Amino acid sequence: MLSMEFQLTQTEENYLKSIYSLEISNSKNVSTTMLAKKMKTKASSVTDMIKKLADKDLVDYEKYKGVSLTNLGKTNAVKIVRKHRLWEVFLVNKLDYNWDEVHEIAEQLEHIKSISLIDRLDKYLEFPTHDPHGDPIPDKDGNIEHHKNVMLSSIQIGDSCVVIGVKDSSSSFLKFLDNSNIRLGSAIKINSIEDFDNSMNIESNNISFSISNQISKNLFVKKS
Amino acid sequence: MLSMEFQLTQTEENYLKSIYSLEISNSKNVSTTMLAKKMKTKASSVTDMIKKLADKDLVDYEKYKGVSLTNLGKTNAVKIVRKHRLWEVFLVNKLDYNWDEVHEIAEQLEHIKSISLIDRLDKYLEFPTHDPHGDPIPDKDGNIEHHKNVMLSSIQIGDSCVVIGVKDSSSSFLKFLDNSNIRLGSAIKINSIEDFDNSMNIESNNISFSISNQISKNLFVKKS
DNA sequence: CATTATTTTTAGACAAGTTTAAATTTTTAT
DNA sequence: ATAAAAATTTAAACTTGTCTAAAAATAATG
Ligand SMILES: [Mn+2]
Ligand SMILES: [Mn+2]
Ligand SMILES: [Mn+2]
Ligand SMILES: [Mn+2]
Repeated sequence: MLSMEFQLTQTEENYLKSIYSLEISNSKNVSTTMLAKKMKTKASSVTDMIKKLADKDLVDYEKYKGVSLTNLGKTNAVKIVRKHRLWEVFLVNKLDYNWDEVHEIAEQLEHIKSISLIDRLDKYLEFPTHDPHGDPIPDKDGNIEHHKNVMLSSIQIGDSCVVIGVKDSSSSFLKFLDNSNIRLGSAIKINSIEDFDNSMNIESNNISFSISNQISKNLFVKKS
Repeated sequence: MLSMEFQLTQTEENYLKSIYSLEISNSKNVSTTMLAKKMKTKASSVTDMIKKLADKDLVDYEKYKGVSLTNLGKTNAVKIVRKHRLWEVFLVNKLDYNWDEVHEIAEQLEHIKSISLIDRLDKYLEFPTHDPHGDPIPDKDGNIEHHKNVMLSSIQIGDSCVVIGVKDSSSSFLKFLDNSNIRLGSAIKINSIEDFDNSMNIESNNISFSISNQISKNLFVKKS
């Protein structure tokens, strides 16, 4: 109703997106320090920005108690997530980028302002439901699938599953997966789990090999 | 050889692009006032920015004498022009935008920083030579075709020509052309020219009609 | 509970880009 | 050539987002 069509700066958008993702993984209020680490800035800068976001009714903020997104803030955060993920799909599907190369560029593209652009891109890409890392893409109205986030590390010995996403999207992790021939859709069977370090011996593409707990905790899977 | 890989801000890039286009249409040094009008800012702001660009060796500047791009400045300006025009091609050819809708969006997209992105886009678009408004697209190495810019207003009675570009890219002008069924590639024959106001009676698509001198001065053509 | 340790906020400062108002310089006109 | 007009630059101030250093509040430890 009172959709004041106010413009967000790139920085404000990045803060909202960070708060959004921290809220999802932490459930409780987002602390100044957590945000500072995520935004690679100082706690004092975060405090200043939080006040500004609170003034614009994008976050609820009480001194020393951290922040949480308001409905307005969440709506905006989801819009940016949608843009980010659709641009990633474009870069991988159309421009032949590898999935480990697109994050930085999408980080910039997500801030392009246009009422029509992202929906046209969505159509052009034939309405993809997930980005190259398996993350769900919010629809035009901001609806987003919340997958249960089953980690490979929680799968039992003898069970099989399919890789549906990565938690860590760092280039080094994705390149490791490339080298191990693990990609979205890959079937994995758990042969054994080492008591000492929780490393797993798995079978994928008819090849057996070991992966550390670090690895298995960053792969999202679906039992099959 | 001393390619100092220094980052330009969006604002600096926009200034360079404006200076570049003003240099082309004016030949002599670009004045503070001209730049201020083009950048929709104040002369005092321009003076400040000019000093910064001069410090970075992007422009030659002498107080009260205006600016001109250095080789370094021109190289950078052409890079931004290349990005702008390739993104415009993408928006029109792939996302089905009309040629009057793309300028604002390309104005933002031209600032995306990536070493590989624009060359991949170029390839994806199959190396277009001109943007949707008929402007030449600089190649990877910064080479750019300099068309002679023959205006329709300079064509003689009885002669025929083909529209190859527009000088004014404003939405209102482009929409007028759409309504008159004039587009890039349209053949035009000059039937007569009115002495009083230099309006032209032309024939296009087997239809005869009049256009003002304002219109004919903003259409680039090639004699046929 | 009292005392550290940690987190968070405040205060003051800085860089980028902008504005208005005043001072200079250049150009134009008489 | 002198005076008026126009263009340009300088000065001072404002905004956004950042930082460091110091103060205040909260959390952790004995
Ligand atoms: Mn971003
Ligand atoms: Mn992603
Ligand atoms: Mn621009
Ligand atoms: Mn164009």
